[in-house]
Amino acid sequence: MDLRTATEIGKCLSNQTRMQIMEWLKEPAKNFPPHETLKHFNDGVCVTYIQEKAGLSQSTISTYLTNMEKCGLLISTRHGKWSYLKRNEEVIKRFTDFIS
Amino acid sequence: MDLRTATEIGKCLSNQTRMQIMEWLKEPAKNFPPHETLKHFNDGVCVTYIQEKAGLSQSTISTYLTNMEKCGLLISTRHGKWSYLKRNEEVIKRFTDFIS
DNA sequence: TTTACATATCGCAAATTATAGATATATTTG
DNA sequence: CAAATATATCTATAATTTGCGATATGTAAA
Repeated sequence: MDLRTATEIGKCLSNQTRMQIMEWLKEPAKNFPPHETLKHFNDGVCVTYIQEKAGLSQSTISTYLTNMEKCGLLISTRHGKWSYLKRNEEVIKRFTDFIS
Repeated sequence: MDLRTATEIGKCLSNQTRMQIMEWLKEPAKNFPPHETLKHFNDGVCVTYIQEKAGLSQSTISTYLTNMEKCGLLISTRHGKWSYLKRNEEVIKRFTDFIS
């Protein structure tokens, strides 16, 4: 991982809501209600659930999640009209290795 | 580590210069000239050397380093008129464990 | 093919952060 | 004690980020 990428990830982790989302996504089943259409959390959690739990506006959370995906922290998968977000453990590992 | 502390550390790592300082401090002898009075890097690197290498003003770097110490990322030790900064590996470990 | 729903993007005002110069404080040295 | 040096703090302005409402886009259902 290079300095620029690591700093972009640092920016995502410089806000309490975003840091909290990273924590919540460690245990989707514990932190979110079950998905009604998809019966699993294999691809993570849908944007709406994250937004409701965070308590910020839809546009704000959408922007957060988009940026977190752009820097590699999250992986986004679309199923129908829903987007699901999960942690990208490989990138997280590269980041923690970089700063350690 | 709690969410608030982790986010404070995230803020320190959200700026390229500060991230770079963390990297430089991994290998003081490789990245900085030897100290003329102190003959070692046991307590890290003096503020002046970090400031010169970063190329920002003395006040800016001093503020950076103070904040990095406050959130636990760095340990500051004074020897005479110089302050030396080194990485706080224990806190860094707690941070990487938190986000992993 | 409308309509409804889920998510993304745009544009803006408010809050926060970045950064520097001036100044203060601490420490050593003459 | 006075001067010199290293670092810290204060104040101010520029730049960035936050977070929202409005609007656009994508997708499925009626």
